[in-house]
Amino acid sequence: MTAVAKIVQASPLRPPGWNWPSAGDHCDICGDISGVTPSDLQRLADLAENLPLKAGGVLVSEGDAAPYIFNVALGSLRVFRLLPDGRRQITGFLFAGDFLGLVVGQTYAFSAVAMETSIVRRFRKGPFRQLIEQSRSLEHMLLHRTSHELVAAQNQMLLLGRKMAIERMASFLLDLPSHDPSRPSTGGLVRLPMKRSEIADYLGMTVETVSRVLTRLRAGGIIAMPNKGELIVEQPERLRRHAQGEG
Amino acid sequence: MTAVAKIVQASPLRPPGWNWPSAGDHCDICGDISGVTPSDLQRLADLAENLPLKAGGVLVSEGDAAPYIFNVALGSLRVFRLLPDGRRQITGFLFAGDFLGLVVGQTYAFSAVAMETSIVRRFRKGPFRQLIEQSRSLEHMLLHRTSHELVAAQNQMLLLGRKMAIERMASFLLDLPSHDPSRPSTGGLVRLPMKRSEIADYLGMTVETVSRVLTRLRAGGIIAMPNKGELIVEQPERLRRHAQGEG
DNA sequence: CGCAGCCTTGACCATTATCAACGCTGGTGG
DNA sequence: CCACCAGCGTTGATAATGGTCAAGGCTGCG
Repeated sequence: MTAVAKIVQASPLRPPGWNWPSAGDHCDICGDISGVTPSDLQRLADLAENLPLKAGGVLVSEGDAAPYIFNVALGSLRVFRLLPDGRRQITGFLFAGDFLGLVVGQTYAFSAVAMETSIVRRFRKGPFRQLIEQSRSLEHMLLHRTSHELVAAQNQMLLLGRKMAIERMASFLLDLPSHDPSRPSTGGLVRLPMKRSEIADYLGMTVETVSRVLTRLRAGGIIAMPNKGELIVEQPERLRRHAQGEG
Repeated sequence: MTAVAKIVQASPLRPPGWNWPSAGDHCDICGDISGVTPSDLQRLADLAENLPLKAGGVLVSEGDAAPYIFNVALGSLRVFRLLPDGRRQITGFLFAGDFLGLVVGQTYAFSAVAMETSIVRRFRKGPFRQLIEQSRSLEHMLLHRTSHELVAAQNQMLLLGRKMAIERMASFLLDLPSHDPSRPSTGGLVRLPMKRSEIADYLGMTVETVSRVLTRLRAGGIIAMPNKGELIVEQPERLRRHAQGEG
């Protein structure tokens, strides 16, 4: 067991089922060698510094100098950009295993804030870079992950540019579990660690519209909302049709 | 001079000023070694197969098997996704130097069509992958480019999710030249190889709105439209303010 | 010269934003 | 331990941005 895994196991909040990057799915470009080796994992772990964050805790702010690369160990964060007048677009939610700050540039082009109690591993770019130099598999993994993120981004552009409110919400509810490794997502249960305003700013809508759409979906028996922070997809097929604009 | 460069020089349509990936700007992650070596360039060139495309020529269709990776040598393409009912979101425009199809997956998640006479280099993934295995600098370059694309994607999410029509157009007109290497973009001149419907589908609007917004900008003396396919930014500062929602 | 595709403009309309009010809940302090 | 308050979520009424439908002009090509 690597030191990295130990860190996680030590956490009282999040026992099992954690997806470290080594979880290398098959990758077309990389072939099958994309799995990060245990020794790389070890070296990566040795480089890390752990940052605990409370809900609302700021990891980075747009415009900050960018000497770090981050990897979420536990919890969830929102990543967003702002317009001068305060309009906010959340460009993504980060869950355990996700990287942040890989992109080039002297300053971060975004802000990142914890949505719940979280732990983030921090790497100085210098040593991280050196490690990349030495490790073929690590760089593969990064390219792999960045590629996936790009596909997700294109998906989100389709959503923001062309989908109606209800279609956006449906797409969101279907996607969310696949990004959040903290629950096995059984029986259509979706964990919603974010508030309405965060969903709104992610989907390019207002809180009111988010609320109305959820009400409509609930009224239609497509979803149920047993309690705050959770939601159950009762009719996945109808939700899927909505997401594709066929509802 | 590499074989790749020769290919380009042979083209009557596009003599100089061409940005092959070796144009390695400084990269925070990669450090300074991100430049692709001449020998890598050579090997990449040897792998390439050239595809000429007419305006409207289809390079890939959403759902196609994805055995290739592409690199634009000349011209411009639109990359888009469709909803079942035909709604289209253009996720990006490609110009000389841009890569396509790097992302993982057995099938392409998008379509790509030439907007004007173009030449695209095609690589089989297998050999391309092998080359990546061997070349540190090449993989750096790919990670570098993908990272940049990701930043652009986040920018576009802000645009699609939170900007008004006029702000979208302003942002678009300011960005476009920086992606299109085919002209030095002197004196505010912007080349517009795409039609109104393509701009609309890129910005998440309708042709009518695109037209109206351009008319408004022209009426305000911010831009001029001397002839089809070209546009002049007369007041870059005001355009910039519009793009940031401060207009 | 004529037609097809593209662009522009106008009138009207719909989706969603805005403004407003109210209920719920969890945390804090009396 | 209870009461209050702030923040969050929901719902309703109204408004506005941008979409839809329609018509006409321009241009380039056969």
